[in-house]
Amino acid sequence: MASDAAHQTMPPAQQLGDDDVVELIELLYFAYRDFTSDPDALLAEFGFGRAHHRVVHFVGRNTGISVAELLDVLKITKQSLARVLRELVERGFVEQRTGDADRRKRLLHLTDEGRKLHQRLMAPQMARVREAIAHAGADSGPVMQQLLYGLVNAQDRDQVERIVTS
Amino acid sequence: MASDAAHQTMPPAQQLGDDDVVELIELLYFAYRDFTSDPDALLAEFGFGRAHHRVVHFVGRNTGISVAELLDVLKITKQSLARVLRELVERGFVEQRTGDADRRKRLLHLTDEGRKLHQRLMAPQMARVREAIAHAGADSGPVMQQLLYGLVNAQDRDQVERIVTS
DNA sequence: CAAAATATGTCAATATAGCTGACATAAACT
DNA sequence: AGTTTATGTCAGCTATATTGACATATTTTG
Repeated sequence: MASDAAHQTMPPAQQLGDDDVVELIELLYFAYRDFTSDPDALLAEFGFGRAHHRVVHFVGRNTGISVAELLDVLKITKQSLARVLRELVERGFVEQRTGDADRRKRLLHLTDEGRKLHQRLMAPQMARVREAIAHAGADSGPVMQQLLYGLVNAQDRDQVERIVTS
Repeated sequence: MASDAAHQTMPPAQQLGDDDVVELIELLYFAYRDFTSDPDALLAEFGFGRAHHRVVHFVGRNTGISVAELLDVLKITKQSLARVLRELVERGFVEQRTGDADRRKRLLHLTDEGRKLHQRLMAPQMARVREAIAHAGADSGPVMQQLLYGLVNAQDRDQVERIVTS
């Protein structure tokens, strides 16, 4: 991509050794493991799993999202989504409303209960991210943002940006 | 261009808004998803999964590790490890050597083939981490390290540090 | 030395979260 | 009217994890 042509704009500066990079790879594994542990514990109380979490989250963040759009964000099959979505609807966390303009569409919304669950799932992760940023220096937020974008597949960055910037 | 995807700049640090933190949470999800995609594809060629990856990785990084130690690092049950380990041994990627001092122990080593696989699994992740660091500024490596430590459960940080600093 | 603890392995049953393929229905578009 | 789109559903498969029970070899301890 054209973005990689800019290698000469930044001087190589301080080169990271292989050992440092491997340490970062392992840290990413442990960090992600713990990052997901709080929601996992809460979800278990409801008999839910990570799949439910992702649906609650992205429906919560994109009120009125269609099933197809949700599948595109989650990159899973509709058969995989079906079970999870049915459980969330049956238990009153998610609501399906027939589309107004296009009545084939089932637009997804969180119920009040769903919003409450969403908040409870996010709270510990927000605290954890804030703690990490405090740990790395108060100005490390934008660096974290850049780092994470850089880890995303280059060809997906634009889509991801559209998704995450509400 | 793609490299400009993240240029919706955040307020000059110190106080991150909730929206910024939520964005980081979502980015962490997408970043980790893509971070694991290259190894996943390679593993699939061998009929292996992430479980095999983790075993190859931690055995490769801790030559002579015992089964119990490996279980402690991975935090899975021995029954879960058994199948994966058996497959890796049968197909010649991992070797079990009876402990010298304690002959109950099975000390785990990578074979030459195992080391080759380990390198092939790490290569794309190392490239991705280096790219992310370049994307976030050449001096962002140490910040990334601090951020990731900060995401780990506080009570586990010492153990994680022991594991990742070879 | 006998007994207990440890390190590992194995069998069986279960859960979850994903997958592919095939087919069905309603609504919209051409 | 016929085709495409959006969604749902049935059936069967895989991978990865779990718990519980039990087996074996070896080391440690009383």
